[in-house]
Amino acid sequence: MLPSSTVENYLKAIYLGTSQRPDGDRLPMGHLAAALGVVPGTATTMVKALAESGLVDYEPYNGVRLSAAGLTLAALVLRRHRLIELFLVRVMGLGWDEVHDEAEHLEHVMSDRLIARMDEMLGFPQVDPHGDPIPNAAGEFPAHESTTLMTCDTGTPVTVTRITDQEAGFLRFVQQYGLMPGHELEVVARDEAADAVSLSGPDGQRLTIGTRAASKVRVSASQASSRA
Amino acid sequence: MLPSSTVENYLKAIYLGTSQRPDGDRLPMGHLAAALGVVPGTATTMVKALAESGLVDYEPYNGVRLSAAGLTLAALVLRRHRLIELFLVRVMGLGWDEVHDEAEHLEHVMSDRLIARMDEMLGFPQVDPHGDPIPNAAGEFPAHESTTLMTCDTGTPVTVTRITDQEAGFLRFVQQYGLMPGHELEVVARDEAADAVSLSGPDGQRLTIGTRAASKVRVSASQASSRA
DNA sequence: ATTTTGGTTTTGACTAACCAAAATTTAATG
DNA sequence: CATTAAATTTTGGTTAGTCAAAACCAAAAT
Ligand SMILES: [Mn+2]
Ligand SMILES: [Mn+2]
Ligand SMILES: [Mn+2]
Ligand SMILES: [Mn+2]
Repeated sequence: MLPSSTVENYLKAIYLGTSQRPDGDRLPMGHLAAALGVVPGTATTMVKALAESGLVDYEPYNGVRLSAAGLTLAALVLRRHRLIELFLVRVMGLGWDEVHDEAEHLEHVMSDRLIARMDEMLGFPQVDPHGDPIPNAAGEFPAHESTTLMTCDTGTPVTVTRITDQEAGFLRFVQQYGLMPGHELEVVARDEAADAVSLSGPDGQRLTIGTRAASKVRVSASQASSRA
Repeated sequence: MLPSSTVENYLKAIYLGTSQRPDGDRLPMGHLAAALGVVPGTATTMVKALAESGLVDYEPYNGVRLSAAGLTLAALVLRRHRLIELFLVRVMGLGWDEVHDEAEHLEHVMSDRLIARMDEMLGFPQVDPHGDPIPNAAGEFPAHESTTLMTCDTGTPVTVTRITDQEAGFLRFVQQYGLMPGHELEVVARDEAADAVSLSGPDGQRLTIGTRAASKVRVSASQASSRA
């Protein structure tokens, strides 16, 4: 039988949780529970059930990670989520800061037909409004490598590829200062002590943000396109 | 707290069930249960809970009908359902025979914002693809009076306003023979014994259908528009 | 090597929604 | 009026998902 929305939410949270920690590392129950807004005991019980059905690899007191089957399912949920977000922005004209919550619900009820139609209408896009990659219909993730404003080279132009925090307030901040995907900028300096990163936009505009925020902005080396 | 999708489905089924039976009459539990695909005992238990929260008026062994509060909620679900159907047909290009099932799920998870946006994109429509009237955002039904092919005058032109059966096979039949909302036709004769109704389209084409089918096609007197 | 501590697992209990089958009521039939 | 039939309600039991709080484990700190 097909997975409930609860199961889908768990798998997605496990994927997102494990992806932002040292490779191969399992996600602790506490983190998973917090991400899902349930108490730890609930997460433990649920994860044991998921392990029983072969969707996750669970080691008591150590954490959980997705099995191959679980990863495919998570990818398909993420695919739906991200296509929906893009559809809401591009076709329905919603703001990129308000589509995440809508997609959180819609992702569980859209039929394959509908998702395929949206994909088609959008021209088979590779990324969603936040730059998050869209898995294909087979549940495979596209290759994607990039660094953050914390780790990229300083003094060389980079292009924003992705914002890894869906919180509306942060997204509005990003939009206001022109740090959205596609925009070009440069890291001028990083100040360990001040916990800050200084940036300059293509128009020479200066901006200093905290390291917490900086690590949520992913970038890649700009193509030597315009300035030959 | 906001109603679960189960509650929304019950209210909608009670509305639709009572609407197609003698006025003021309550809907028997058996009918409700059948419409929802549950056993009668389940419907009884649920309806008692709904009565407890003031959404329905329930009389044991006699049936159930909506309270004013329940009617408003049902109308809002119907509004979402019908706007979604129209959106799927007009914006996403799905067939009118495949949108009902999609809407059945989507109606429970679309936010007011999204519904309002769809309403706007569609130009604040009055009816859905099947001619079913769309309640307003306050949960009020628009006035609508019409008869069916079983009860309308014979020998005078009528316009199809509504198809009151969402079943895909029937909708395709209707489409194939040009009986969709907006089309003009005329009842030539009704044959009690043969259980049949003869129609002629505007192009003079003849067609005979059963009374069961005929009563699912609602019509109203054609405006004396074209042929002055 | 103990003790503390923070995270994890268990236990017991709850709610929403459902079914199967027994008990009951109403309505129809003889 | 008594009997049967049909529909409805009750009763007892299930599953998914959750929380509160007690019990437990493992790693760190004394
Ligand atoms: Mn979700
Ligand atoms: Mn996104
Ligand atoms: Mn529904
Ligand atoms: Mn409809």
